[in-house]
Amino acid sequence: MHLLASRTGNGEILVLSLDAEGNVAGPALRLPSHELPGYVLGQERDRPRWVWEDTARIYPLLLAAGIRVQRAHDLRLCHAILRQSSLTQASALARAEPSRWDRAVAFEPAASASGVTLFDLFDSDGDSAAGSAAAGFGTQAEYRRQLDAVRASAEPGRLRLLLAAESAGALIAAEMQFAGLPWRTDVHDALLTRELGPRVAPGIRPERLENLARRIRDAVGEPGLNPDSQPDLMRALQKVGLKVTSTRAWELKELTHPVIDPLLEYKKLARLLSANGWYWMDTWIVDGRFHPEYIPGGVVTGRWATRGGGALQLPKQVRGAVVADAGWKLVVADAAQLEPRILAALSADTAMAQAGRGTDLYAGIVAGGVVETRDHAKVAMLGAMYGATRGESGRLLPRLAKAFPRALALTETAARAGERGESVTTRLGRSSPRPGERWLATQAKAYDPGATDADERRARSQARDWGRFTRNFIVQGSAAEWALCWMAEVRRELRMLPQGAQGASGSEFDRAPHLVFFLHDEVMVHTPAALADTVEEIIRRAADNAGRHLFGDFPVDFLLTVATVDSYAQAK
DNA sequence: GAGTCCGCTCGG
DNA sequence: TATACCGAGCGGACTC
Repeated sequence: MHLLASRTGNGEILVLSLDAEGNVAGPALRLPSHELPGYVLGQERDRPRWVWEDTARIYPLLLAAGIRVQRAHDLRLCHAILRQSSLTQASALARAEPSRWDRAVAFEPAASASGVTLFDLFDSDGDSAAGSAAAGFGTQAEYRRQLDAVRASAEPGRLRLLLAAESAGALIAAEMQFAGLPWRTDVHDALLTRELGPRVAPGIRPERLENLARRIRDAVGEPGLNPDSQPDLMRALQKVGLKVTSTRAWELKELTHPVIDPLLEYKKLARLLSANGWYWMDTWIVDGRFHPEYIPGGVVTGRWATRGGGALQLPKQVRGAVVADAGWKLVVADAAQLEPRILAALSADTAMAQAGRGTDLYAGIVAGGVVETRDHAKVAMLGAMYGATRGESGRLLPRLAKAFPRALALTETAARAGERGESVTTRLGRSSPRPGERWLATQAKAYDPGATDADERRARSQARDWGRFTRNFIVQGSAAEWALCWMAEVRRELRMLPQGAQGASGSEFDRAPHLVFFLHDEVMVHTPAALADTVEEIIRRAADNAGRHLFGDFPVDFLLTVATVDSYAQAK
């Protein structure tokens, strides 16, 4: 059963019951918006799939009302996929003129804080006036277009899985933001004080940072130097005879001079203060939880982006502040060498899959005699997936290509397609964007009779850049699909635990295991300690299932590193 | 003063 | 012992 919820012209929510083709299969229901949460809760027993315009706008208000839904279809996210996918290019959806479904939606964060009601967040579209979906841009019309596009595609099964996973991701994103990552400000504050010195007002250097700044100024003989000014620092270093081309830490590390040690230490601590210092803590930690905004589909490849608090870059330095509640545990799992395994499966390279069977894939490559050290195996693999040509990685590539011809052929083919300006497509059907007008113009110019050498060089270099992008796109994008399927399975199974059932007292997030963090190939579940073992099993089973969903019987392992810990710092 | 770009460092 | 892919976000410098 599919229930499509949209806004009517007269202040109500319209709920349509639809069949698998998107046709109306029951009487329409009109509800005042304040009655929607109760209605949704009542319907959840039948596990409907809610069809709505934008999970990120709607779901937070249901969550705030204590309601979780099991399944959804996010029309905005799914439209973006189908619009672009090479598998649906013949569909009416892909051929239509741009409409409101193609607009990037700038949704309001913290809607609940400003008295926004559910009604405001649903789309108003003409579906209510019978037949005036004639405009064709209503939610039901859009849903039917999406179903049609999938049904007529070459790979309906894969696309259905992708759309379901993307939509489940949107639910998870909203739930994780709502629940938050457990964060101990007292631990964080102690850590900052130990590293930087006692807390000071914003704009003032903490004691240890100020001491280091003084040592830097002394060492270069410039009492007024501001070590935060890159140009000034650069000049000062050159004045004392250091031939640097930048002030990056790795370049400074190579040098010997009294200024280097304090400068490297200064950079490390200045970064800690500016990125995750007290100001960050005050801004982002609310009632012991970090609530970053996750943005599913926010990266072209299908990875998630985030906004606020830098959730994609939580430094290892501060992970000690992520601590489970008393009586609870954190189960942290990451997929080991995910992208090479994805590449092996995508290309059906059985030799490469074999190298990772039951073991660290890089170690397996060494064991197979392809290269001498794990580091070499890793550098060579990354080079194959990212398109390295020079250096160590470039030198090792031929050996990799000899051992794993199918895998390397796949990345090469993807790169060549990109160089020609073509798009490439992931396992489940997400396609890369086409290069823009300027790219095409630059290529065209190189073929012009009057083209100069510089024109040709520019065109070649730009083509290779785009080739590296498409080369990486299919691997990174397919890995993102695997991770979405993995996480969706984890969520589904967690909710089937008795403690996950709705209706008991208190918020589900206060009594049952739930996802609290996700980062490309890593998930974290906050769970009552007694259930930690069960959660681990669920996470492992979900990884196996995700592999089967994407790659069927192809014999590739998706190995996990799983740790049940009190603090994130103890994982890995 | 607001907006934008650069350089840098963090994450995968 | 950098290089190649995808990001977020900061402080400073620069532009209008």
